Amino acid sequence: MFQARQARPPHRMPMAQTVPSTTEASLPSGDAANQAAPAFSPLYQQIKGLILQSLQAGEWKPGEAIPSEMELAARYRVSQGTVRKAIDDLAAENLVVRRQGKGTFVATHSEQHVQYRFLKLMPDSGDLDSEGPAQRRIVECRRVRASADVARLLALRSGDAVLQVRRVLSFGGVPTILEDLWLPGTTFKGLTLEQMAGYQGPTYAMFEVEFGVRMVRAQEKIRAVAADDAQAALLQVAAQTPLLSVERLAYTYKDTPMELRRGLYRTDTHHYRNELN
Amino acid sequence: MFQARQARPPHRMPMAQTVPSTTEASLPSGDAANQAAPAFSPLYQQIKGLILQSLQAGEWKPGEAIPSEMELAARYRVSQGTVRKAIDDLAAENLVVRRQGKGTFVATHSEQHVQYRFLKLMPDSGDLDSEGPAQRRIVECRRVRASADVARLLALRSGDAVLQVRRVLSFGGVPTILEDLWLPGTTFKGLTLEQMAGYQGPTYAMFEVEFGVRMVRAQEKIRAVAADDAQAALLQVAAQTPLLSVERLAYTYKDTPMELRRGLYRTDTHHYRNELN
DNA sequence: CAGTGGTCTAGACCACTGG
DNA sequence: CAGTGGTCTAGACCACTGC
Repeated sequence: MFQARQARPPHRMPMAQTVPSTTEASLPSGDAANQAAPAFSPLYQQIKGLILQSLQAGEWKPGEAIPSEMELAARYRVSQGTVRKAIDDLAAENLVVRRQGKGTFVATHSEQHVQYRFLKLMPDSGDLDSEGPAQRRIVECRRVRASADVARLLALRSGDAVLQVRRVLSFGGVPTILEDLWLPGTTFKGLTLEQMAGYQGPTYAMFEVEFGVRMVRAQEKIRAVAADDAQAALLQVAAQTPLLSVERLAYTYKDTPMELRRGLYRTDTHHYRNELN
Repeated sequence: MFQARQARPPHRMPMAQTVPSTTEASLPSGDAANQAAPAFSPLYQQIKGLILQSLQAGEWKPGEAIPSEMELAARYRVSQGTVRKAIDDLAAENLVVRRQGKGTFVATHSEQHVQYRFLKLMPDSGDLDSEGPAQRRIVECRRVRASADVARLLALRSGDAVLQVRRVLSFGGVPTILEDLWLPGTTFKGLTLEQMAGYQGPTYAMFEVEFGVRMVRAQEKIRAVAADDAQAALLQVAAQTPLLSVERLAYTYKDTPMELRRGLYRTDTHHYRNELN
């Protein structure tokens, strides 16, 4: 049992979170002059940060259950309600999934009822499921040196090793997406074309299993572009066909960028769907 | 969504308090005759529904404060915590805004720190604020009969009166968005070109003030298209330039569609930004 | 049946806002 | 200063899951 916090006095706690050694804390003595440091956060946010650390450290694997609320409350010496609020936050960010009667589970890109969590392309009629799984054709997979642009976005240095993958995704036999992926070479060392092609299920699920990399959020920049000859050939459309250019930067924990992706989407039979709230 | 489990003794409602000030509490007598809605849902969701009704009925106007949590708890005869959870939900859906020390306010498209809540187009460098407000040029504003497509999306009948507005939005003097709007003729009766052009601030804010219509959420379908001659002229680009086609259906309360909008975005200096979680 | 997350309550105190 | 939302606790009970 690892202890990350000391016994909790009934008054506000500063931001310091480690310091496990001492077990007894000051009793509800008069709160001293603690106004000097304005940096403190609610207890439940500190707990959230601690759980986040464990997630990031891989203490619980994707798909596994994390300890129950009661256990976590005991570990952190807080009430169940405080742990609950921390987990509520994590669940709202899709980092964990709550299942009543069963437990709270580390989110995963596998076995998710929505198979492609980050793919917003939908057929104009029906949904993605109606088309069955996408067919993948890996056009190439090679080790290159990061260009200035790629390096900047992936927080690398120009010239660092990067894995570049080009592939075509087809739905119902129709090539629909042409994608280029750039992955940090050190983290994805050993990634092969066969791995990219052979894995059943979402690519991000493969990343979890093979490389321990969990994509947590992403940001997309979307533009309309005209297909050049090479792109048109791969997507089997006429040159100059308008295509959706989707540049995605995907992040793991701690806002670390881990994948750059540039997709070209055909939008004659599909569309990019977005919900605004 | 309001479906609850069955095959269990209907002993919901631990304290049998279903009612605000106006209605009588009916105990589960078992006959479905006077049960319009089953309503087996947690108390806080029922409270949320009641608050939603008041919002929809206009009991509190956009920008105004709703009663404090204590007041609402008293009104609905529940604890403050239950009201809090209901309001948490509403705040998560951007229907209300909480401000510590001040109160909870009905969300509005005016005076929002993000001026254009639904507009995801961003300049490639900087943000929307750096460009100042958009310049609006209303190309036309006329009363037409709804086509089959428009009628279907707006839940009207073909041939119903619809207001159609075409306009061009420019940023820094550069025409960037060409938009067509379709609005139900009955709700927006009296809408004039001058109103569309003259109002300072977001169009949705004008809808709130002038027509009591509050857009709550929206759904967009995005495609890449080529500009035809007329569109190219209005956007001052070459014909066949790839443009982002953004079809938006905006909803008020109760998932009622209230506006259809089709925008053509230039993406040479701007991009559509989307955050994925 | 025990264990889990989900709901609800009551009360305390904290942080922020404004008169 | 009073009033607001925000945090935290403790305990009770409910609904769901699986053994």
